[in-house]
Amino acid sequence: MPELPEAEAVMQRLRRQGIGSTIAEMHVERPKIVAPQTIDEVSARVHGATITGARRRGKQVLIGLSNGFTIRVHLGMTGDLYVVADHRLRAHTVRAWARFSDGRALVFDDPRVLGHLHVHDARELEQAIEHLGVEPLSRRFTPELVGQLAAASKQPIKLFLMDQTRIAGLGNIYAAESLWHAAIHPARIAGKLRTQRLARLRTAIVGVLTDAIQSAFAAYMRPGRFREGEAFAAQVYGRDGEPCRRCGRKIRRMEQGGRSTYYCPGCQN
DNA sequence: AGTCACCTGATT
DNA sequence: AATCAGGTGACT
Repeated sequence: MPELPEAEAVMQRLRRQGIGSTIAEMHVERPKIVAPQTIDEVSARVHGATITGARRRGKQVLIGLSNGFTIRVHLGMTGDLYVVADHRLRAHTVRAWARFSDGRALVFDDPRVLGHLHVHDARELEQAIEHLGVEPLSRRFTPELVGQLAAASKQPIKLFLMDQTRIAGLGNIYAAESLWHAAIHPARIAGKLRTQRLARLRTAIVGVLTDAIQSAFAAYMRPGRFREGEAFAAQVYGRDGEPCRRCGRKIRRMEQGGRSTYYCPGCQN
């Protein structure tokens, strides 16, 4: 699930459910999740600490602790982070969990084991996230900056959008959706796009992410009760062969960087 | 700059 | 049984 909007929803939910809770005990089922740190190291760093806050950087969730350490979770492709009433009821795909002193537990559920969980002091944290590019929902994300970043790139625009070192948080779905909204073909070279079109793309990104966050909240805040119509309404993603909602042409699927890209051959050019 | 391996689960 | 998956990083 997790691109920026899903990470945001996970983070907000954690703020509600986890702040003030004290970690009594940490368990890691898969060492790979915490590598290159060790299970012992991670456990020792969170033991006895209270959760003081949560924030997000790109697709990553950062959990602040009372002892100065920060838990950094990258949700990977299938990760989810949530609080359960009792760790013994956890799903079999839970790869790590922190039992709270009140009996509840924060679990890192990641079926595909492509996510990561690390615990850092301030210096390490800074190092771990310094490579990330601009937050697309921040004031720094101006048309001028997008223009600068794109001008320096020879990549296809879709891959450019997914490059976390330039803009942090877009993945396969929302990159494709943003390009549809801006009516830009995913294979266009970023550095060749005109200022006007990049400005349109910037606006599309902000709009798509904002909408997706709303949908993600609806889906994540109410565990178990998912209502039809609350899911993000994709215009192109996964709609191969279906009609474009703008021009009616059939949405097509192509491959870029080994991933599926969906676009409308009629109005994205 | 582009391909592939990393893992497992859900779906065809 | 085979294919596909919303992400990275390590490799040509």
